Amino acid sequence: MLYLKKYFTEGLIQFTILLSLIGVRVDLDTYLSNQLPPLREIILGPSSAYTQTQFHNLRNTLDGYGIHPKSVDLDQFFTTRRLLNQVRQLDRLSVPSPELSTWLVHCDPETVVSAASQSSPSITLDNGASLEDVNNSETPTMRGGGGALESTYNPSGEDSTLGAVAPEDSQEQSNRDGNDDLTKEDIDLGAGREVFNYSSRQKESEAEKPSPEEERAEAQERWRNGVNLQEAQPVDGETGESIPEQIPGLGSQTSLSLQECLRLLEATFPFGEESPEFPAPVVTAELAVANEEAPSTSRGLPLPPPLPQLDLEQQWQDIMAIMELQEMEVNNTSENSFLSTTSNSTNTSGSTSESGSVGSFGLTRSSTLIHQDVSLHQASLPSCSQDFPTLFNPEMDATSTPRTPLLTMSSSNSSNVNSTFGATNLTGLFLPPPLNSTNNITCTPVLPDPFSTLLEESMLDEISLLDLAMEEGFNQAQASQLEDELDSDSGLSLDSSHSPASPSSSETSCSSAASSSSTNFSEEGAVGYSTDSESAAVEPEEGAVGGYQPEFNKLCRMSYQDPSQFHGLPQLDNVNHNHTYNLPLSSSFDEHPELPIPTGKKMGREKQSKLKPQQDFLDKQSSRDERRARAMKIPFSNEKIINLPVEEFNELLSKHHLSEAQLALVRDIRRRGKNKMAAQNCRKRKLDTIINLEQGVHDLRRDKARLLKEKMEFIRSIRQMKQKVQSLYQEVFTQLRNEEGRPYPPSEYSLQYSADGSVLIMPRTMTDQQTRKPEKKQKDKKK
DNA sequence: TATTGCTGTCATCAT
DNA sequence: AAATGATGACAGCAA
Repeated sequence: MLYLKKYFTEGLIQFTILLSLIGVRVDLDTYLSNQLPPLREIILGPSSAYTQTQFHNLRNTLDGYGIHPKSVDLDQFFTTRRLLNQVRQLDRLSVPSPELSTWLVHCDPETVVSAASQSSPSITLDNGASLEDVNNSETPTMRGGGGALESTYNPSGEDSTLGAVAPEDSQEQSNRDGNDDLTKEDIDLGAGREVFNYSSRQKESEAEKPSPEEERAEAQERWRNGVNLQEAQPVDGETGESIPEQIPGLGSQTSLSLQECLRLLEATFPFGEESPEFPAPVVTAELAVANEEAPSTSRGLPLPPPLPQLDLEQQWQDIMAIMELQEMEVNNTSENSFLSTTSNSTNTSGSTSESGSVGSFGLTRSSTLIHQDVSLHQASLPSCSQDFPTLFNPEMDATSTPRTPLLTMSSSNSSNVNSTFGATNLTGLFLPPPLNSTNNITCTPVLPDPFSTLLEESMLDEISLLDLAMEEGFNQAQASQLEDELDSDSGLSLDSSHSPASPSSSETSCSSAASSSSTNFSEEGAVGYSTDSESAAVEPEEGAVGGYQPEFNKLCRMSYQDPSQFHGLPQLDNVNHNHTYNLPLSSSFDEHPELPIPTGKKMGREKQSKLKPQQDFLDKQSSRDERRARAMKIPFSNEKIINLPVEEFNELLSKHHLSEAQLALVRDIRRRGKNKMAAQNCRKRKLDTIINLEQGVHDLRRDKARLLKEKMEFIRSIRQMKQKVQSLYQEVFTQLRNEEGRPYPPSEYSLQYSADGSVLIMPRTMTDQQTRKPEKKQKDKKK
């Protein structure tokens, strides 16, 4: 008794309440036996985290130790889930809020008392009644695992299943699995709406207070009978299996479990009146309401038909789709850890989800679901809260009420719950897969919430992006304009269209011009040095001589002229052969390498060579060096002087005995000629460089505009996602109710998401503290 | 007539 | 060291 009392004092009552709510049956005998299943620690890891909260301790003892570690059947999980679903459905049916409202179990004496008084009965009931009978009856189904679970999964049949669940056989099986421990806890955590069933409670309270064992037996019977009676659920009296189809409502089982729990608790140790430790149970207004209404709900209110569930499912799926959750892995892990045997995906998912429902509420399904789950979980202990990391802090102000215990909305670890919930769970979106299945425990650990982190990061990113955009003064319109602006934006104003030497035009023209110029040049040279044949090839325009075409000339000049080209040209060789350069005029003509027209000049020169006026004209057209060369009577053309390779040039000089002045002039001509070409090339390069730079700037601006557009799109999408998350958060939070049926003040509470998919409602003050611990605890648990 | 662009030339540096 | 290329600066020329 002392041991039990100790646990109870620690919050067993609270825990039991939760269990009763969930419909989980606690085997007192096993509990008393204090047998610790190895699996528990293995799976759950060191109980430190759990032990921290009395609630957990109680729970642990009940589930893992007191009861066969595996006593908790998968069915229970499923039943839990079903119950939750039913509750949700009820909620959707506009069931009065009090019933749905969450119950906060405090370690504080007052709170505990109230909670204990309310819940304790149910616990006893569950433990005693359901355990054995149900176990026996249900065992076969349980082994089936999936099958049993499924049957339980049915909303209608849930109640029966609940009662039936937790059969000893099932426990054994669960022991085999080893995962059941977790499931038990999950179940424990999960609170069923049945808890609120007032009638059941009253009955329970009225019930005798026999020894725990007696209580159990009674509870079992009662459970069977009571279930049948109250719920009118078709339950196999002996097996305790519920016939889903026949069972109309959830509440029956729940009520039973509550009653039994109450009885058991009372029998175990009279709290309230008798025991000073346990003050008389205080029923909150909500509770009272719930009690009154509960019967109607459980009995009177028809459980939502499968369709509603479908609706819920649909909603959930919608949410899922929206959120694009990818937590399946997490759920799977949790499921695997908890439920070693997964009959089939369907069964597992459904069953697990239910089982986990106790402590956790499924955000995944719908906001409604969440709400109810939350209510169930409110009974979390502060200690647990410590474990929880502050996962998610909504926009609400961080004004925390220290005294208020942490409200855990965490979904129980049950694999099913996790699977369903987790998958759908908001956290799933942001949360990475849970580190380990053990985390699933309600109070569990708490991994740093990636969700919150993600949100924060996303927010920060968005902010930064927005800031960036703002800094850049960029908006989409501007972005779109950027590209347009790009063309006009070049500071260089080297617009190709405008610039005479536009890259394309200049290039092509230059290249062509280059070739042409070279050709021309050779021709010129030919002209200068050869009298004809080659020149004849070019159409001569005498007028051309005077008809200097600056543009063309310019183009030619702009072209790169590689002297080597000239040198290599066979034409030049031929030209070289013509030594007509003696003629001053010819030289003068030859001196115009740049002029394309020179060919015309040639022809003109030949024909008009004897016309002085034209010679003067030609002299005018010739360059200074040409004139100088003519004046100095240089025997060869400037072209040769300039373009011949050094060796040939030297050879040429050597052939001709030139005076010093002539040599100097020739060298100057060569130097200036080369420098001229170099200057041309240089200028062209400059121009090309500028053009390339301009193009680069254009491209960069275009890229920038594109990137900015993309950025804006991303920002928009991020904003939308944030809004969705916020709306979901708000929806969930607003639906939460404390024991008084009042919504939690956003300034004082916030929802926290844990890695295992559970959602807790925590005082804001605790958030910071808890956030620091999670890693530690996880490590501990893993150990 | 002043401005502007083109071109040639010079000076200089680098190769 | 000479030859040559590159380039800035300057000047002349033409529009």
